[in-house]
Amino acid sequence: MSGDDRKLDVLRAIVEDFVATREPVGSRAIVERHHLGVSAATIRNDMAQLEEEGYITHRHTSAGRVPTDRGYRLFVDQIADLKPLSSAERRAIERFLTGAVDLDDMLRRSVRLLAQVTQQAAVVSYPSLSRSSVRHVELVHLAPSRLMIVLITDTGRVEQRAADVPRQVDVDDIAVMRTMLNSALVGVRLSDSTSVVGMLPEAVDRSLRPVMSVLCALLFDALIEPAEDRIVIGGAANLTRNTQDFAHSLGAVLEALEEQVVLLKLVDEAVHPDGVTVSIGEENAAPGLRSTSVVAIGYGTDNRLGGLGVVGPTRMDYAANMAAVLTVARYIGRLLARG
Amino acid sequence: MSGDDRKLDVLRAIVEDFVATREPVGSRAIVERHHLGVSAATIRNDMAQLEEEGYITHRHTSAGRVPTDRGYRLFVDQIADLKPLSSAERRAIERFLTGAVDLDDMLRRSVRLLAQVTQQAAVVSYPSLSRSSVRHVELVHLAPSRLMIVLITDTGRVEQRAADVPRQVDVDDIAVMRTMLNSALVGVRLSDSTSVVGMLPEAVDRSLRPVMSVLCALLFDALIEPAEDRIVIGGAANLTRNTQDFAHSLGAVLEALEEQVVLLKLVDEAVHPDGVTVSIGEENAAPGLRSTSVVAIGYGTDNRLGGLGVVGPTRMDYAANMAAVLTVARYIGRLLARG
DNA sequence: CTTGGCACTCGCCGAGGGTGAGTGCTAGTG
DNA sequence: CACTAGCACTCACCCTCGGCGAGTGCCAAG
Repeated sequence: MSGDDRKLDVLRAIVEDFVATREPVGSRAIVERHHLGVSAATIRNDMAQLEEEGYITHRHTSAGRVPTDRGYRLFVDQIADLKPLSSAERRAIERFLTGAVDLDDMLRRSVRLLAQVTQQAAVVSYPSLSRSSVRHVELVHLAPSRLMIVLITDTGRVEQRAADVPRQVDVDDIAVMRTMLNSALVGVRLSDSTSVVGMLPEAVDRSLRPVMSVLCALLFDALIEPAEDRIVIGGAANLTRNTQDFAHSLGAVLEALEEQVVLLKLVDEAVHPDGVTVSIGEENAAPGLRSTSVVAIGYGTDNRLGGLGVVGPTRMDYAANMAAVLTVARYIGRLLARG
Repeated sequence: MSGDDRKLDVLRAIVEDFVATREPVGSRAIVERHHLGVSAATIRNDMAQLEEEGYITHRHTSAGRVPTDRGYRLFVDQIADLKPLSSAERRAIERFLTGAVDLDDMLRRSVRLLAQVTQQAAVVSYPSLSRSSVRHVELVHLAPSRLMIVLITDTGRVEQRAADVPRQVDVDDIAVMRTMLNSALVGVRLSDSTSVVGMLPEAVDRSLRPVMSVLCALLFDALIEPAEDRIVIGGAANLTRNTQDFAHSLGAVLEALEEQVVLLKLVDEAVHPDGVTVSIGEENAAPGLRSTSVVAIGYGTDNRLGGLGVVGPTRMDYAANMAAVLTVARYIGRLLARG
């Protein structure tokens, strides 16, 4: 793009009108709806250049122009101010989120909220286990030789696993191990806990060692190693609103949204301190999402604890969605910090 | 229906062919694909009667017949044997479900499984809290005057709630209360625990009474009273496979599926000991589901612990879906019984 | 560099006609 | 009396065709 301001204006006009009306926009329409102070013919010349540079296309010789992924990209990169939410919206968010009774509830509420505000499908990932630290570890006696270990993090996640242990244990054994686990782990980041957990079996009475080994293996395999983080999705129904945008690939989009792995990767990519991330159309790694755009961001300390975002047609209101995503992420971060 | 066997055969043929081909079925097609031993004209007479009785319709004067909701109903009521799943399928189910590490995981796996086997959208509800009994209650110190209470049921559900308490508590206080809560509640059904919980504040030392009251309120409000049970859904993408069946109401269907309340009621209706429940089209209470059929069943003791089911077009393979739902419910029941 | 004018392209829309599947009816048959 | 064969009839579907109009690309002039 050779420094021509008006061409940028024209692109912006095309994107805005197309987003608003869903219809290809012609030179005449631009002259009428935006006062750029030039005639339709001039616009046409600019459009011809924009097309040559790959920012817009023609479906047919004689239909208006439509932005390409590349055009949206340029447009998004130009967005400076994220039209702030209305105060009514902010109040609604606050009211809705602070009513949550626990982490699960809060994340479910967030995802609904985000879906409703943006009118898109929304995704929220749980706070990453590896970046959380241990608040409490609990042992529960299920049967003479079967134990459940419950781990509670500072972000409010509660994870539990059960296993058979190689010998019967009594109440005292459990008390010993519980104390030990807690004194060793409370306050430790899960990502830093590998070595600590490894040492634990050494630290107990010989007779308890096999039992402790099983428990540590459980902790390790289930909670530390795999980083199998969870996500919540909502507002999938909103995708049908724009069904004509992704033609018949709606099925593919829904499948991608149900594929935890794909989504996790997606959200993870937004988990960095630099604010809102936008992936447009073909920029998305997941094949099912090639016809969509994803607006995502991390939340929590350094925006690194977890992520959230919305998925919608490339023809979306980027500025509004970016603002919504940002706002909700901030609220979640604040609520998590408060505990 | 005046006891005419062949008419039933004709209805069955129409349903089967329509389910298989998605196309209205004519008299000629029936003669060719099913050997009923009569001519097309005879079939036509039967069809005219079936139509008069409301079991099938005509879209246009000259297109084949299509079953009505009522026709499906009659057809379903005739189903005696639920074509059992192939042994490969049974093995797959077994393998897939027994790999689960905890309740959440098992239910998520179940729902995926059900969706995959039936090629429909699937729903599984968590084991009802009120029908579960307490396995363990745990108190966790979050801050000097903030506690978290964690409740673990015999079905593996883990629920936690946090609250500020009216005074600071120390480790000993917590130990006392923990012991008390456990001795009072372990083994008690949540639905029977109301009175027990109400008495608890009386039973502790005067100074702890206000604290205990808060905890009991938490237990009561959050866990006993509302029966706010959770559900998991999956395979929504399968709905797009049959998109032409519910025309443009796909959005409505998705919305209904996201509406926890609606779904819960739906699944709850199937929670009785009598086996598989089928709701066809207009029989469904939820408006969004009027164009779908729901095949559901309860699982667990007396089929009363929770429920699961599939949601799809009325044009579905009822026998197969009923079998799948039944089988998965049995596996879940067995796994839960085992702990 | 911009503008007005003009020829041209091509998708969309509605009308019209042919096709064929499937019906309903009626007269005939074991 | 139930079943069958034949036949006229009905419509949805498909294709074609012409008219329309939006929008373009180009050009010559300001």
